[in-house]
Amino acid sequence: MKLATWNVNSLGVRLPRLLGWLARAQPDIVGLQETKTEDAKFPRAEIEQAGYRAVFAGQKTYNGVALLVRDGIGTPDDVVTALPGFADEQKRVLAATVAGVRVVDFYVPNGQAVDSDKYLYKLDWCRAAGALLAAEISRHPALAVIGDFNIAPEDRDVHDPDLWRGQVLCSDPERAVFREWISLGLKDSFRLFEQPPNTFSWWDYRQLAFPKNRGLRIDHILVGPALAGRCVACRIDREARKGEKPSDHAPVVAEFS
DNA sequence: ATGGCTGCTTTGAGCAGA
Repeated sequence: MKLATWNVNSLGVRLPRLLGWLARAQPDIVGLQETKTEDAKFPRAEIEQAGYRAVFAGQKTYNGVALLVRDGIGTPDDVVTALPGFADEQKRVLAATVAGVRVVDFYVPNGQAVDSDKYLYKLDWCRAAGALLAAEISRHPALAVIGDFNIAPEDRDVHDPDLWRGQVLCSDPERAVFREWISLGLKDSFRLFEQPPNTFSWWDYRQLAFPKNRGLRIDHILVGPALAGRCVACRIDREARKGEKPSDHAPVVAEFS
């Protein structure tokens, strides 16, 4: 089974690229973030034509998440589209059970800057998200938490750690959140394997950040105990960041036996 | 390669992303 996450930065703009990538990479389950598409305008027909069933929770302009499930894999069940007890207009959560795997797809708030209201919102959101994860893992050992976490967990996930130190995406409270989620019994699937140094999942559109590989690793696939033992690979598909009209994020793909 | 981001919005300057 292949499980993937990709912040597409607008499904409207990225749909052709997404369809091409699905055909090439053949993932079984894909979590998308930043679809920026309200549900009534979700391109369900195109996705189904490509051989995937979709569930989604979107809104106009910002945010929006979706789960794509390849035909024959299973039916998304027990769908959740919000954090319990956390009133929020922003569509950032989509959980579903597929083929015995509980998949939680997050678009964690960006936080903008550590002295901003958006950063406080990010930390509040993460507290509520952590409570959801604690409940989910107690019910589902085969839990996968995937998405754009907007957190670079360690200095080795940052092209220039000194430049980014204490900044949003790298600040100590954000990294503490990541460790708390790990401490629930999750593994960072990317770190289960030897990886090339300076492997990132996001590069700024500006200042030639991608060709210079000035990126961050902020997109993740965390796996519970029942999946960690079956995980045989995790990689970031850098190729998908190349060419015309790329997303600023690359997909992350984990494989399971 | 002497450049300098992209996508969205009550279409156009401003916001947001990270």
